[in-house]
Amino acid sequence: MSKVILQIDGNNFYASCEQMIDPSIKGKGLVVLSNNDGCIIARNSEARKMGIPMGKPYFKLKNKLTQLNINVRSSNYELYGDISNRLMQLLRKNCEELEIYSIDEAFGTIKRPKGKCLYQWGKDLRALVYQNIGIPISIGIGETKVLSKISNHLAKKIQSNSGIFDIGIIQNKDPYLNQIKVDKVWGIGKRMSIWLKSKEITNARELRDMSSEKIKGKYGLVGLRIQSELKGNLCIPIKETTTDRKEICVSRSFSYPVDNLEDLSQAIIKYVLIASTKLRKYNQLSSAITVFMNTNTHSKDLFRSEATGKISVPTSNSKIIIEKSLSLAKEIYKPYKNFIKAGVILHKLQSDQYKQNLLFDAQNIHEELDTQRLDNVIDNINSKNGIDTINWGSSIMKNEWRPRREKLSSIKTTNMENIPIIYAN
DNA sequence: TCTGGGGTCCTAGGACCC
DNA sequence: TCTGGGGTCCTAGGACCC
Repeated sequence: MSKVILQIDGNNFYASCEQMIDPSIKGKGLVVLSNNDGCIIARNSEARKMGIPMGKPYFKLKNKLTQLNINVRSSNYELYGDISNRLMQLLRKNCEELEIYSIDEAFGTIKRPKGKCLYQWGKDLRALVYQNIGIPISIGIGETKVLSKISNHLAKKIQSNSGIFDIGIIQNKDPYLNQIKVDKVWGIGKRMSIWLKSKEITNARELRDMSSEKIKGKYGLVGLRIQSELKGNLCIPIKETTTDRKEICVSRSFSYPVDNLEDLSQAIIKYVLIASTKLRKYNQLSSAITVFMNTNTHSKDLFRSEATGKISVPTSNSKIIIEKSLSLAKEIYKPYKNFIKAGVILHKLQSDQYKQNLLFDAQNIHEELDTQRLDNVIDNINSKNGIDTINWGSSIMKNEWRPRREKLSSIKTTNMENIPIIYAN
């Protein structure tokens, strides 16, 4: 028995979630838009076949989508998050270890009985997920994360694989690695692939076989690790714990440019509240915050401004973080600029189990206990009744520039009001 | 008119220490 | 006049990921 790495992801995840709650759109073209209805970030296979590209601005394709009768949805992260949780729970039951890598993707491990292909095992898991969650998945199996990613790619690419591929059982991987373009290898991005191509390395096999010295000289450990994983040596371990995140970032584009500090401050407060709620959910504290704002990034006179401030005692308290962030916002704000985006980042996160207070600061501790209670009450009410049931008065966003979500589906899995009604005769 | 958002890891370089 | 060198910690920025 040897350990193998699995890489499992939901096919066209956001589009599949939308189709699952609204079966009437099945078989027809569908795209899902990013926040603010900006870009196309997911599409089903029908839309792909009709030539709709990923990542392109919605406004440029709006007419084409109408002509082709393709359904459009604003992104509904509450829905996708809920489906994701169900998926991960089911996967956890069926793997030995599980690392949740993103909303629609996980790495897992299982043991391989000596010499046995795991295709059938994958097929059974895929059927189980479809039956219980209603979402199609793909499964790649290999010796390392990089190889299991390639395996998943092949699972999707070769129709007859039906969404499952086990490259780990194959002795001579060359014919498969030859098919994988170098920029499709996990960890090789735009910059690295340009350099690799200049060295005449165009596919995964050539990357595996190139001089290690060369790649180390240019990209150090990072490059070396990718190459070693391609050779079958496990270098990037499975990380099961996911709660100890290192930073939390919340940012949004506005639907209209904002040029005054008052509106910007309201947005910042809103973002801090989202971020600090997350912080408390993960039982973490932060001791540094960055506030940033920028004008249109596609314009020649882009203006971007940011500042970071420290918080003397690590905290998860909304009020303290709001106060700090507002003073930072005031510092970096410039009049006569049309800001289209702002955000906050909480850094230096630590577990709240090891909290240290300043010495001789009893007054402060009492005040903080009070505000902590307030945070907890707000969190509880909002988690039961939906985000924004109760919130800080100053965070109410003016409707004019609140991000657009014009094509939002309902949240049929998490909100009682949206539960579908079925009439029986 | 309209172009997303949230993360991680690594490295180089500065500050500081002995 | 001479002006080391190694270690650690922190930060900003690059590159990449979904």
